[in-house]
Amino acid sequence: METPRQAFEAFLRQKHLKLTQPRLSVLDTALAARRHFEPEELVADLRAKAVSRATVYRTLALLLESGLLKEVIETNGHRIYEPMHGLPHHDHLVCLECGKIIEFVNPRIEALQEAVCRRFDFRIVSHLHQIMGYCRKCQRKNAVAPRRPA
Amino acid sequence: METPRQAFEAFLRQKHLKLTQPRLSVLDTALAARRHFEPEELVADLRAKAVSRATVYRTLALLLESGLLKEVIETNGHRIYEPMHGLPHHDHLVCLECGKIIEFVNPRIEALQEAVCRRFDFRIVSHLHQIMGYCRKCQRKNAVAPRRPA
DNA sequence: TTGATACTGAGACTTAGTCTCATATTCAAG
DNA sequence: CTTGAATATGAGACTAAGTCTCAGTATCAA
Repeated sequence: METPRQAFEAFLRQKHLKLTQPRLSVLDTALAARRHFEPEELVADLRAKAVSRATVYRTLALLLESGLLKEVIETNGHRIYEPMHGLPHHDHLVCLECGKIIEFVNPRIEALQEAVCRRFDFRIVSHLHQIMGYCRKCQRKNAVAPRRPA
Repeated sequence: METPRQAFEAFLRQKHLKLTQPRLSVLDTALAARRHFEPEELVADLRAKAVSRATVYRTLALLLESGLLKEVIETNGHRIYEPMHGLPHHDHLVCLECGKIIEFVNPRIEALQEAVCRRFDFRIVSHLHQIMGYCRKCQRKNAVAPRRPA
């Protein structure tokens, strides 16, 4: 099976782009990163390897375009990405208090979604399905120590 | 039935906040706006009425909190809001080419979503469900004049 | 009417991201 | 190997969207 690195090489070659050291650093770091990350975290991680902010963002765009990475959440002006390798398609629950992200898979939702697109003659490229609320732990916390009244 | 203005007044009173002229201007403009808008459009519209950017954003937060407005889409770092009055809950298809927004209602998706939350013991507050792709018109346009090869 | 409380605009500040440009790397052809 | 045209790079200027501060102003309950 094709490794992410091989896939990236193929993608670059096919677009007549070059396989450079900074690009490889971004690839490695992005795929090794904790499962969900924001661009600026990547920028911070890569400063150690002397990769500039500009290059991180430029490479991020390539990884997105090549399908190795996916933007999965966007809240409050923050974009969150995750590597595509391995896991089946899924969506996310986002805890508004602790930021925890829970992944869930639901083929029936996907199927209904596709039916909607067919109905509108809409060619789907991607989708963002995120549910915001409070995870079990934070619900409990709030029950014990509710925000004190103004 | 309660008008948006009455709802807003009640909301403010209950929080010991004041009903001011700038706030009313923001309310009116936000509700009268084209169905979907970005904060900066509101800022521009309200400059004529001498309402500052800071006040627009501050009031936007209140309108969101009071439920009169809802954030419905977030793409590319742009937040899009819409007034809540009138329409039943719905989600959105967003055309990546022309920016067109199509609304769709699908109770079965909503039901499945709630089931997911129950399974994870997650207290849902809101959700963002947007499908990105190409609308009928833009698909046709691209078929006629495809992007020329590099 | 009044004064405590809350609100306001101006503009400084922040954060995330993009752009430019002079210099450095890559890689296909020789 | 070399080489050189094409592409990539880092530094840092720039932008856009939003937040914050603060001195002066408006609101509203008593």
